[in-house]
Amino acid sequence: MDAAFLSEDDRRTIKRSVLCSAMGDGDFAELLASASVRSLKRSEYLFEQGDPATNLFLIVDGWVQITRDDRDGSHTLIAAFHKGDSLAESAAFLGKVYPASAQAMTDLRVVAMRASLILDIIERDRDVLAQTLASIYKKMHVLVDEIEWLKTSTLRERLARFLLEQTDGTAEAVELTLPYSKSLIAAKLGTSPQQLSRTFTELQQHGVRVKGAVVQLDSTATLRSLIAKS
Amino acid sequence: MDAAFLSEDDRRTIKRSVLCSAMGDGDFAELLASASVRSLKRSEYLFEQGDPATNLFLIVDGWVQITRDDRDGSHTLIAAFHKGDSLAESAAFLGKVYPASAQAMTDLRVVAMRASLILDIIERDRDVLAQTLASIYKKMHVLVDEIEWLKTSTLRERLARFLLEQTDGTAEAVELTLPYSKSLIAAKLGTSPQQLSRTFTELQQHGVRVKGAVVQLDSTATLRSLIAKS
DNA sequence: GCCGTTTTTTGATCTAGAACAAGGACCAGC
DNA sequence: GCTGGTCCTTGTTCTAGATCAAAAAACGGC
Repeated sequence: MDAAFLSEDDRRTIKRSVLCSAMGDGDFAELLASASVRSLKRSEYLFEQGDPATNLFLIVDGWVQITRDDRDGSHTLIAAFHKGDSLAESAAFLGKVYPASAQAMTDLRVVAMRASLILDIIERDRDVLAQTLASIYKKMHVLVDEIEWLKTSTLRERLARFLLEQTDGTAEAVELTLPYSKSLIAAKLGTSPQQLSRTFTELQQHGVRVKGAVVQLDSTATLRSLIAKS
Repeated sequence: MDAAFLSEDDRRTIKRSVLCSAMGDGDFAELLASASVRSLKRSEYLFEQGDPATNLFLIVDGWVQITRDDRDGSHTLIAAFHKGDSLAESAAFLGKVYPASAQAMTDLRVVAMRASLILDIIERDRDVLAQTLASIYKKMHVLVDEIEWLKTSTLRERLARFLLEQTDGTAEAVELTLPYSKSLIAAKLGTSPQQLSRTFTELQQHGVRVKGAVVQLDSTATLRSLIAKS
């Protein structure tokens, strides 16, 4: 887990996050100055259940899985996060311990920010406070809409959407590497590995070629049209 | 829409809400002192799309539906809220206009709180700020879990849960009146009226008797056992 | 390269719920 | 009381996806 630097693009990702979007440029620079960038190899732990929580994290690139380690030694997958998501907010704001572990599922870059500094910045400017609260609530509504969509969408649609999320949305034909095993993707999409496999086969008709963990999308536009509804 | 007073129980409901749970007793008393209680009859509007948003609302009793009024005159149901939920947070914190309308689906009591006063209270005490942020994030995780549960549960489970939500969770046998039309309940549960009707029939085996909008639950424990999973 | 383990794919069957259709109940106005 | 509208229920058919089972790839260690 070594230090690294931030590209201009990374900064934009961070600035767009819920907690930073309300800050002015000065505040944001101050926050970044004291933040540290961490690079992790796949399967390293970012933090473990029970560690004291002083930092919260923002993912710049890669995937993180959150698991709860039960007393009986089994690990339960709680959630998976990627680029632009933040982690461990409530534990960090309260200064408690992390209630679950976070492990890199891919090579990973995150920014670690001191929760106390974020609180300082928010506290000293009423506009920042108002906008931060507003943007968290907005995020909440977006999340609800999103998951609501999951309820009514078919597996084909969900998979198409998942694949599109892995691209940066510009190119028409893309080759990408799946961020983690197909069984996990199945879990994330709320289905079984079998069903996922069938659905990949089905998507071949729409220009999706799969070879191991490498997926070729011939036409992102076609995929997008599979989703467009609501 | 006339003024009314708050019972001890109402106060508890409010205090447990996300935005108030972090406050000290003094702050909470101050907030309540300036808050107004509004009673609405079924189908009255609490606010309408486009009204300037200075207040946010906390439901003390009853149901509210949020609808977006499209330019073509149609109303789209966005969400439905009940006891303990708060409404219109982001619009109020930003001092914008309400982006949708809120209408009472039942006789309704809400508390209207000035967003600016809430900001004052949060701003002047760092602990309140930290705990408020933490509790909003916690709420977000709960919400996500809940909706995630919806994805994997059957309609029978969802309906059982919905019925239990209408009770106060104490008595074993209850008679309740459905808060709104069955078609709307169907929509809220993510299904069609037909399917809902069948499922009600199916639940007769588990001590649920339906007569119009009146439902008798013979055994809440039985219903609870239908849900218990995960 | 070979072997055991894990992951993925394919096959076949079964079920919840969607979709289409039509009958019945309730209500308001006349 | 009759009549037209709305809401609810019942009947039937059809499909996405779950589930059980097993073959086939991929992977890590030696």
